[in-house]
Amino acid sequence: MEREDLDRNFGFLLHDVARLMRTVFDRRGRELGLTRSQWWVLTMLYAREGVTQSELADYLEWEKPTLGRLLDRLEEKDWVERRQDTVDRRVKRLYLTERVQELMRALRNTAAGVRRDALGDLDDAERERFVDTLIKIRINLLGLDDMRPDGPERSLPQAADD
Amino acid sequence: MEREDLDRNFGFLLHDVARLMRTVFDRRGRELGLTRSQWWVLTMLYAREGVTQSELADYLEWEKPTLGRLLDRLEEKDWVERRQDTVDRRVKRLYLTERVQELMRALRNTAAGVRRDALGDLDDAERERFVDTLIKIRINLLGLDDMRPDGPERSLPQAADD
DNA sequence: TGCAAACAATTGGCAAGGCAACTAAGTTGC
DNA sequence: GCAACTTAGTTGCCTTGCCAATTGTTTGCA
Repeated sequence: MEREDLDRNFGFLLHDVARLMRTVFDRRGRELGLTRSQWWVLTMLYAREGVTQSELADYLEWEKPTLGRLLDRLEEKDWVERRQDTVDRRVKRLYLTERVQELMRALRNTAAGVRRDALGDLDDAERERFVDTLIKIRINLLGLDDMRPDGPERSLPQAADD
Repeated sequence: MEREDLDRNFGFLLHDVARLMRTVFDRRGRELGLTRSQWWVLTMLYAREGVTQSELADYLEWEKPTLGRLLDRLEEKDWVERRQDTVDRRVKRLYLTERVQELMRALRNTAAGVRRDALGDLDDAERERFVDTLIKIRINLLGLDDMRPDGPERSLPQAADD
């Protein structure tokens, strides 16, 4: 019935392209021993050392268990350190270890390569338009009631610290 | 260093928007008891009843175990039936059960709602451009050497059967 | 002071998705 | 006719991601 709707299905395409990107990235980055999500956390942390887990989860718009378990693995590999906050003993603050720097340089190259290959022959204008649209869609989705199980308060910290 | 690159990071945005879509869809579709991926498989199957698991996995560009385990769950819920092929006993052919029809109607509504909300105020032209770009990127990614662990042969069946 | 509500993080359970290794069934070649 | 290769599907093990529930800890209010 809606055949063309299937081949141009926005939801499927988005889902699938994200999956393909992740797969390509993971395959190329495999020898470096970390995944796309792990690398993203390290990148965030790079500019925000000392944040708490909850702050980082909020900023990433991730669930706390998702971040927590990912941090378990990063800590296991000695790339990240959790330090108990001195005043609030519930809080754990996050720090990068020394040995993570070189890794991140390598990962940046891999990421740039994947991005380049994915975008391929697109010209700058198309790429910019695409990113603009992605940002709009992301904002639409974050604004939906579905995305806030409870209170209002949906202000991104806006990376004020660098 | 590349701060603006982070906020407009193509890979992250794609990944994140796909995740948000999935989350919204899953939350809204929860009472119907199936996920986005399950719904997509049912939709594919709708027009192609009788395909084998491998054919479907190829068409979706999924790994066979990914599809296999998803089918386990669909079969458990009695929405899909695996029938042994009569001539090649390795092969299992896939069929929808009766009770799945109404479900799919409901899911189509949910999907359309999520799509509508995600796209929000985008005009038709922007939406079309966005989908065009997604398709190009998908083709770029599928064309990478990384995506074919072995042989060449990357021809989509093109849904010749309906 | 003292207890309830809020909050930080963790744990358990599930689905999707990837890879590697395996079993079973066909196919090919000698 | 049997060994060797290929193919279809499954199983094991891993990470991401979600939700719900739990454990500590802090705070606010009576």
